[in-house]
Amino acid sequence: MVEEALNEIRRGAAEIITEDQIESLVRGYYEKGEPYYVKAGFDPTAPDLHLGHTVLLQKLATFQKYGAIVQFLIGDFTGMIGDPTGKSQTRKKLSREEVKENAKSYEEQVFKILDPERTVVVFNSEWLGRLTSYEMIELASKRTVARMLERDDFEKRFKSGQDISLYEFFYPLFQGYDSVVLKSDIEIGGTDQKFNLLMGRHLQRAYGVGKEQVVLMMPILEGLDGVQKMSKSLGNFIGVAEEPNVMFAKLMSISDDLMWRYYELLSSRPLTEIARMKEDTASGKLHPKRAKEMLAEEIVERFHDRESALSACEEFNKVFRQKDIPTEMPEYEMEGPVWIAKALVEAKLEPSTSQARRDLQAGAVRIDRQKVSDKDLHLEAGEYILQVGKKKFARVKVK
RNA sequence: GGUGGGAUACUCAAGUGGCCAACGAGGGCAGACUGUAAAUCUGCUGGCUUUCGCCUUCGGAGGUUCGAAUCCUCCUCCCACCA
Repeated sequence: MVEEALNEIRRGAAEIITEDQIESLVRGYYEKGEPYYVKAGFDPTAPDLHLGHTVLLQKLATFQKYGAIVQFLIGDFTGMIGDPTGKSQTRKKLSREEVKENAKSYEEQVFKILDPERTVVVFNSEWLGRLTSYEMIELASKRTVARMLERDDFEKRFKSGQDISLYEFFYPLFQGYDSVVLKSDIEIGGTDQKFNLLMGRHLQRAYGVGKEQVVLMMPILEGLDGVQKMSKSLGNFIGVAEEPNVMFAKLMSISDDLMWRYYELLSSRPLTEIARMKEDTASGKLHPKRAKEMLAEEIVERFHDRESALSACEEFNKVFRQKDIPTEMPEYEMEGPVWIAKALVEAKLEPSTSQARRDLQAGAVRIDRQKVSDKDLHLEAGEYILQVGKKKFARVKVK
């Protein structure tokens, strides 16, 4: 029983420090019914969850299955500082109301995966907002500048002459301090969080909490491009609240290599089954496209339902394989006669007439499936289906 | 506090008075090929009711000049060394 739990907990993890500790926590639960606490921090500014977040959430759900209480930490205080992992940009301050609203929207999305009965939602402004300057200095005294500069990100920026704000040093300190206050037994995060996660271990020791949290790191899920991490700002994400058809199409657009990565981190199929599928595609028994469809169906079903997953698959094949027109598309009305470039902008298919002009030149624009290259074309009254590239469609009524 | 270096489009990075809407690379978009893949090849990559034209852009504000990303002044920010 304990062995099975450990296997599931280990699945997909990039690194665990240390596994022995997890074993004794899980054992404690099975033998004495003692729960333990698993912490994970989330940014209050981005309540639109994407698949990258769900890698972590599913791991949390696994822990819940094996006795853990999840400390779902909303970093409303640290969020104001801004995580130095990215570019240093000042974040706008969120009001209490905004934070509350974002938290609510988190809960709606998160409890599709997590068990609400075994989850505590906490805000770190509760304790970080009350630190006195004396306490902050005490916190700062627990770590040296040299150790801070060990963080990969800081080191690179320091050496290459990029700026590092002094306050950025506080981010890992605060994140670690959260673990001191919450007395977490385990903290999970992405591999890019290693430094911050280990800080929790260090500070728990420095403050004499009586335990040192286990650190479990999940690999970062690559975005649709297969290279950079999935993130909203890079635009290479699949949101959990996205339409079934959109979600399906996005999943189908990933490369075959990336597909196996997604299988490992997102699918709930057993690892052995995935290995067999991989073999079958290599030997030609299973077409890679079919394997990808199965993945897309599973994911869409998780956030919507079986029926929309299947119809999304059908729609996808209709539009892209048979090059047919989607059953649904946005509709616009406009006054005629209207210049084609202008019409494309009004139908939100193009950001500017200059861009529209370029795409016309490139032969990317179609009206009723017919390629258009006349840049001066005007649409007279009637109904048209406008298309730019393979993915963007709109139905336009010209009066 | 002192001395020196730096800030260019989504990112990196050329450009040191007109040939600059600004070289090049990455990224992005589109076309061909496909399995809507990936890889590869090709084109495009500030905006404008229309483009052999006009407008806005090179940290910010002024100035010199027929003309400034380029020169001058002040300001803001960053980096290095010294203190």
